[in-house]
Amino acid sequence: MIEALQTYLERIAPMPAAEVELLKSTLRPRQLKKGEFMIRAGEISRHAAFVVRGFLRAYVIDEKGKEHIVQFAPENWWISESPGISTDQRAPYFIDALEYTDALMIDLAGHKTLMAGSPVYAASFGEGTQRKVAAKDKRIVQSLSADAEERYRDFMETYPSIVQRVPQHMLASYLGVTPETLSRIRKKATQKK
Amino acid sequence: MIEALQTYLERIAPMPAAEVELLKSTLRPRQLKKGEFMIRAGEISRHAAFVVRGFLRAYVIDEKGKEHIVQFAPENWWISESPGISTDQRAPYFIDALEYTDALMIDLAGHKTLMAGSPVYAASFGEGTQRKVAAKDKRIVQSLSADAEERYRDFMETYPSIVQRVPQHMLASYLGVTPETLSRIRKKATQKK
DNA sequence: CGCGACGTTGATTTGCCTCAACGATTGTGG
DNA sequence: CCACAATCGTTGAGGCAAATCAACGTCGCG
Repeated sequence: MIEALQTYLERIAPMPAAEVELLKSTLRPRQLKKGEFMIRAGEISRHAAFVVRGFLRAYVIDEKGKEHIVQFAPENWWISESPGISTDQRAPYFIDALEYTDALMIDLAGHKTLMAGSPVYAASFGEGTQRKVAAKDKRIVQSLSADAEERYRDFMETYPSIVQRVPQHMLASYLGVTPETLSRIRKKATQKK
Repeated sequence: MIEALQTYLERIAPMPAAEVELLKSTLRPRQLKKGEFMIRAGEISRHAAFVVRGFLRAYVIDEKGKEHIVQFAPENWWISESPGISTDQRAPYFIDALEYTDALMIDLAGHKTLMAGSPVYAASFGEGTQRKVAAKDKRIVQSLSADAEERYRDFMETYPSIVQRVPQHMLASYLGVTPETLSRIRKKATQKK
């Protein structure tokens, strides 16, 4: 299990044995069945998870009761209950499994331990955060400038593998359109081809 | 000049004199007149700026030629040409001054120096990044779930001081509506009162 | 002073939502 | 193992929020 994370981290730099040991002692494996929750919004806890196998998603429910998917997390992605592991107390997101999933869990204390004790982890975290911010900026600009069809096409190009694995209505939720609209967009797209 | 940044950083922890010295040697003051550009999208460089006095904004221009404001930066805010100071080469954003501005500039090398040599800077940067991610997530969810009026009201509540200082059409650009729509929303709002 | 930038208001269009109905697929219990 | 329910995607009709297009007043600045 840990090996998958180690491989991921070593895209930055090789990890000395001591760091790998620290990693092992800090992360806790967890399995989730399809549909099972990792965390519910409002629960007090502070975890992040690295997906070794399977597929997780994070979403919020707004005041109108509507679901909005914030992030998908297939293999080799980190996902967390809040934007980054930070100091707040309550999880703003729901996270559940779309498929059977093997994940590695880390809590706030563990995160701090690794930030202090594992340079490779710290570097990877920093880089990952930068990438995350860039992706979010892109999504913001797109939600302002692009119509539904353009957003769909861009998602297809950027994350083709995710499109395959996700039910269409969840993709619609991520893109910010209704399932009906996405269905019509896809119809149009196939006709053109 | 530096004092403003020092005060900002010391919200985390007091800075030893050596760290303050490092700060001084790394940051370069710069003045921008109203309307002047700090950076244009596409230029090769990698800077961030801390606004001591004045007001900056970052924006993109999409394929349709439309402007979208990504961030406003009044006093005591950091702003950068790309999401975080990272490793890419080209600035995706335009940054210019809405008012006469005193800023402190830092480049990628300086950032790395401080990350390594100033624990307080590093801690502040990490915390700031977390906050930034949280704010962006909120903006994403809002663009998906709230209509124009709700987004306007929320902005008013969250950043009342910014509303005062920004031309209305720029606020519209940030919120993702046309100036006409924002004008109508404001009219309605004043009538209700 | 005169021009351009900015905000306002009106008329029209449009992209997307809502509501509704219906097949196909999945899975669940009798 | 079949029957029925639930979930999911599709299609159609109608409505609404916001964009577009257009015209006009006002203010500030060169």
